[in-house]
Amino acid sequence: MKPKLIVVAGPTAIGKTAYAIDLAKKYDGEIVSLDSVQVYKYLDIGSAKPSQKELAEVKHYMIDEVEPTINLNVKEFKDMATTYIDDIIHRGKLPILVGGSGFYINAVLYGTEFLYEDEEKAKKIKDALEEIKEHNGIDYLYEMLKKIDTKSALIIPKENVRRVLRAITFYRLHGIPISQHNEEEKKRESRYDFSFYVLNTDREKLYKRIDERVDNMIKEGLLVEVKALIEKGLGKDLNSMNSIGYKELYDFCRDRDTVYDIDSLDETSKKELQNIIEEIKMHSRNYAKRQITWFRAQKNIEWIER
RNA sequence: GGAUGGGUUCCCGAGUGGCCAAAGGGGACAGACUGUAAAUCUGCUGGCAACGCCUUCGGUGGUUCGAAUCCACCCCCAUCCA
Repeated sequence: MKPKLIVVAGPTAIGKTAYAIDLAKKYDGEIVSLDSVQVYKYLDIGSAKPSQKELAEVKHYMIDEVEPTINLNVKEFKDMATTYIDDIIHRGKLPILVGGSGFYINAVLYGTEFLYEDEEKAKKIKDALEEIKEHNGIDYLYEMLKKIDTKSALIIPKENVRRVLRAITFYRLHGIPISQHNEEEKKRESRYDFSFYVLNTDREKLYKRIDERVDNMIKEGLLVEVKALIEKGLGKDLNSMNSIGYKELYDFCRDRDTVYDIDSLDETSKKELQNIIEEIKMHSRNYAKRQITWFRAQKNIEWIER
C-alpha cells in the first residue's frame, strides 16, 4: 500500500502556509516546503517564509536548508525533500508538501529521475555552446538541435535559448535526446497515495492580496534584508538573488549606504523606490499567473476556492 | 485675455489624405515547461452572422471619390506672456 501524503499548492500569496499548518495540526502532520526560494537561508521577508511562531507550531523541512550562495537544482532539491518525506512516513506521521514551485512539486511527487551529470563536464559543454551562439547565432544551434533531437526542436521555440542549450547539452552528456528521456519520465506513477490541493481565488482578489503583501514586505524591512545579503557578498547572478523582490531591489540597495529609514530618502530615491515596488508587484502577479497555468495542466488535482 | 505645443485603441506612444482597426513598447489574457523554474519562452489583444461588414483616433460641422491625417468653430491639458 502506498503511503499517504497531502500536497498544498497554489499561486503566491493565496495562503498556503496557514492552510497547511491547519492541516498539519489536524492530522498530526509535518510540513515539507517545496518552495525554490524558501530553501535559502536569510531570504526571509522576500520569500514570505513562515514566521518563527509558525515554524515552532509545526515541524517544517526544506526551509533554511542551504546557503544562498549555492545554486540548488531540481535534482538536488528533489533528493533532499524526498529524504525528509520518507523519514516522516517512517515515523508514522503525515507528510504535508507545501509550495508553489510546480516543477519541483512534480519532481518529488512523481519521483522524476534525473540522470547523473558531471557538473564540470556539463558546464564545459554549455560554455562551448554559448561560444558557438555568439559566433554563429542561435539559428545555427537550433539547426543542430533539429538534427539530434527533432522532437525537442518542435516543442522548444528557438527564442528560448536557455532550453535549446539545455537540450543540446543533455544530448551530449547522455547520448539520448532529452525529449525521449522526458517522455519516459512522464509515464512515472507516484509512489505516494496523494491528495493534491490547489488553492485559488478569483484573479482580482488574488492580485489585490499580492499587492498588499508586497507593501507589507517593504514595511517589514525587505530593503534591509536585501542590503544585508549584498553585504554578505552575494552576487547578482546567484539564483537566490534572482528571485522576485530581491533582483528588483538589488541595485537600489547596493548603491546606498543605508536603507534603514525609507522615509528619510531624498525625493528622487523615493520615486525610484516606488517604481521598484510596483515592479515587484507586477512580477509577483505575472508569477502567480504562471503558477496557475502550471497547475491547470496537472492531473489529479483538486481546486480549493479561497 | 494672448502665444505655442498637444489631445490616438486598457496605458505609454508612432502615424500628418488612400497600403490604418492604426507601428512599437507596457499591461491584461491564454499557453509552454523535466538540472537557472520566483527562471526561461510563446501566442493573443475593437466588435460581429468574420476571405466581408460595422464602430474607433477630444467634440461638432465641412472639404474630398476617400480623413486619425486638411479646414472652421468649440472643449480640455501643458508651457510661456499678460
